[in-house]
Amino acid sequence: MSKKIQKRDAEASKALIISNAIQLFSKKGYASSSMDELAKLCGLNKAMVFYYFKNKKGLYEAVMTQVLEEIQQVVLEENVKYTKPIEELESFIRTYAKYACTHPYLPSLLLKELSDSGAVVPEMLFGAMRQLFALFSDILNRGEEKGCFHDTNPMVLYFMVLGALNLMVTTKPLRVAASQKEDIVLDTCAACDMTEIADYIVDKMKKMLKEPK
Amino acid sequence: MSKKIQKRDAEASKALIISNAIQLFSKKGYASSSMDELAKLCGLNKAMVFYYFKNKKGLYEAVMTQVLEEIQQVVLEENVKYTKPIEELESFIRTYAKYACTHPYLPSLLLKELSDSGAVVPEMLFGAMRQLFALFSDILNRGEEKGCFHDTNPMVLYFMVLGALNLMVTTKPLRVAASQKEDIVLDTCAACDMTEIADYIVDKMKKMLKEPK
DNA sequence: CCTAACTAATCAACTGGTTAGTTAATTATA
DNA sequence: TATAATTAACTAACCAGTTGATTAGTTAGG
Repeated sequence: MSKKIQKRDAEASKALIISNAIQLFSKKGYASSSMDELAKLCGLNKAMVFYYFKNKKGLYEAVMTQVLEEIQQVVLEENVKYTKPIEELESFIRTYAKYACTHPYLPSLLLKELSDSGAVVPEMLFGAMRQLFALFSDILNRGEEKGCFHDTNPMVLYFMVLGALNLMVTTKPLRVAASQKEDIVLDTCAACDMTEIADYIVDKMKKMLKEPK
Repeated sequence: MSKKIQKRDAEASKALIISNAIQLFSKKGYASSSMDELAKLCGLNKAMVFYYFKNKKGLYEAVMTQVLEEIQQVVLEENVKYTKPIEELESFIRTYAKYACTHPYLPSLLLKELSDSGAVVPEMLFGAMRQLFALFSDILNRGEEKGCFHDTNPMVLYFMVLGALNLMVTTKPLRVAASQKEDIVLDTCAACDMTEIADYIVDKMKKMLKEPK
């Protein structure tokens, strides 16, 4: 039996709050996001936010958990299609890039949190991010064992890839604005789309890992 | 004539406010930094902040300008010692890494601002960052003309380098905490120091740019 | 099948505390 | 003494979180 449309639906209200909170937190940051504004965006009473999520931090944790679990699931799901480390690495980068581009709140939330060592939710941040980095790390380690990768430092390489991809997404408006008034000499890659950028990074990663130290 | 110690010294008060504001903004972010707390940190009356910087945003702009101009000056000063693009690139990375490590408020402030396309001060951000990126871009372009670099995309490479370096600084406490409870398999590079990391990135950059596409 | 009792979801109005920013008076210095 | 620097006290808006009442669905008993 399909769920009939109800005036009162706890799950729907909860999901509505989270989905608006994702937008608000990613746009304004944790401190500047007002629960009054959020309630107005949802068309619900502010007390509902506290009824379902206890407090602001609780809501934020729920938001971060959902967002991080989603990207992890997408990347992991794509990863199982490949067996060779090189292909897995390619898949990782391309899948993340595509998702980050179509869900720009992810780079925004992630960079905000990482720029402060998890100021709001330090205890759960690395836990929630562990899986994704663990996969990346594992791909590189297996590649090194098999002899197709050389001199890998997973943590640094992870931040090179994620740093570049995330920053290319979050700075897009800034780069477009700059390209319009800036001298033509300085190319801010304003016209590049994320697929090209992913291609470029994949190519450079291969070159980085090909030869031994 | 040396400046004698005065009870009232506008320049000294201004500098005191900026220096405390750098710490506060980098630690708590723009929205969570209170001007009452700042005044207390400085041992000055809160009205002085508004007397010298008009409003909170004005102070923040002054902070960002000073911080960005300082790193630019340091990198540019070091750059003039070299002539070959490869050496210049090495110098850029090593100098930035060293400065970021000894002045960790820089990565924090920069990532916070870039994670939001300059939410607080968009109009001045790219202007203030232009010089640094212009130098990086110029090094790569000259290298390509001379034939020592190949297939360069300055914007993406810039974010790969700065993204990795800045994230390695800001996530340090998180990575150290993770290494203590995490399984041993997952290496978060908690013991690495920034000099090693800079060496690693320099080496990888050379490999990336060596061969043509 | 109807209704009374119960539970879960929703709301308006409030509270105590904090915030950026102002003002008018006061002090030090050149 | 004129002016620049400094202060205490204030305001108006905002914010996270609470409370007590109310409504909509659900269930059980007659």
